[in-house]
Amino acid sequence: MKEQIVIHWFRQDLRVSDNPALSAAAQQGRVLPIYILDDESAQEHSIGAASRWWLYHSLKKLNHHLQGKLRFFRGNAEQVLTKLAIDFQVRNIYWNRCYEPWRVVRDQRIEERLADRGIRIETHNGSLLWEPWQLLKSDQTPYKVFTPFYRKGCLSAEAPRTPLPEPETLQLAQGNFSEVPLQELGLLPTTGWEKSLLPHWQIGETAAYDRLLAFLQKGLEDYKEGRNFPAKANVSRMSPHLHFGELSPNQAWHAINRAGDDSNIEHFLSELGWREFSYSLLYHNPELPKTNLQAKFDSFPWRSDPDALARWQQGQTGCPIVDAGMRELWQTGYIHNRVRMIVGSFLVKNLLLDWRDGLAWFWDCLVDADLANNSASWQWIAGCGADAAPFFRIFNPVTQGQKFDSQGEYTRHYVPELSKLPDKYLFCPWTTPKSVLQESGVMLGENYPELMVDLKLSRERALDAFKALKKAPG
DNA sequence: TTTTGAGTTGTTCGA
DNA sequence: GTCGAACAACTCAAA
Repeated sequence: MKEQIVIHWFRQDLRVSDNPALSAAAQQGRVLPIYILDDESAQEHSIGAASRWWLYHSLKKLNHHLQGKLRFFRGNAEQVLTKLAIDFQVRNIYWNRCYEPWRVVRDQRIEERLADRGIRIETHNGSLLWEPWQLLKSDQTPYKVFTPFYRKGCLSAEAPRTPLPEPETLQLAQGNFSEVPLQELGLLPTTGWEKSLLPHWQIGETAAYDRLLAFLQKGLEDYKEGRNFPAKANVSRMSPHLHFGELSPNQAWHAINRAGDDSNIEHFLSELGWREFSYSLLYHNPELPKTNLQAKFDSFPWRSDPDALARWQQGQTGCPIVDAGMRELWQTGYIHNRVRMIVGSFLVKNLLLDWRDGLAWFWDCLVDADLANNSASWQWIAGCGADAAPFFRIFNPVTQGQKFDSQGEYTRHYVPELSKLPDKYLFCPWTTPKSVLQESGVMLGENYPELMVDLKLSRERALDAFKALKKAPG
């Protein structure tokens, strides 16, 4: 019986420990570990450029961990699996469940088609602490507000599964499976842009666990406060690891939980709760990446202004903290959480551009681009989402900079042309006296842009647009 | 069915 | 400089 080949299909679970489907497969027979790059099924949600770069390195590490026996395929997953199953008389296929709507549809279909051929599919939960269909209100409908979702839904449900060890005996299948080499999946960009990402990240399962340990030692102690300051090292930076499943949320949850019971720990656990909430929203609202959760926003008068969008994307808005964030994104594939809110608020409220434009740019540039988190968060900042920020809550990027980057370390790092400006003026060069600008070597409109939109007026414009919305029928 | 209390992350203004 | 209130009502969750 041990001689039979079973397939473990790696997807968003690029790790060997705490991998429930892989552990189950290992008990069943010789495991053929595969990865399929299925852009055909993903269509408009196919993986963005920065994430592809991450994926390449993550797969490389995983393959190494599996003694080079991970097999790569490209194309329609149903066809790949069907062919493999026939060619090698595979009777059992294992995978950990995914929750993006296009994957749910695809996987369901694969399951049915393969069942018709007598092939057994076994799926496990390797990506979420709780299944989205289990966390329902007493009337059996999904939550729309975070706090009750987390308190009544998550915390009063069964505790998350404790992490599994690596499978004790993992026999890997050998043979010619007509796969393509990793290099030929076309994951790496050809422009050299990715070179700036490299120094900021350690990729793969081992690195992910190291990151968790480093956060436990250095970040957690002052997490609740420190997480707001982009120059501090209090955020976990685990998001890309969690997205690709190099680390499971269970491993994070239990490691953090073991660290004690203070408010920093509670706060971090609730952030994992937000991840669950985003997945629940996406699972129960498959249109979340495209459609306003609050239908009244469907008539919102977003502006169309490609030049303004380009300036935001390039970090050339003339608003220092915004430009710092957008350049951090471009250079590192990541933005600190608070700065994500600042740049998001600026795009949606000050520039009055569609949140979907922001979402698309983030999707391409973030190494942690995640359909659930990205969609839910953009809808939140735009005010059209679940439990969203009230419309009058518009971030003032000057105040935010002064408050959360008061020494200017973060902003000066990413906007070096302003590095000599005194703290007092760093976040508002447009109000800086000419003499100070001159001493600091700043020439507005020449080596740093003029502010592209008046903050006060654009704030009022946004408030008016939101007010008008309420009066609109429907 | 009705009622009640509550709701991630802010800003501005005036005392 | 600091502090509290106003901002605007609405939807959600649960009793």
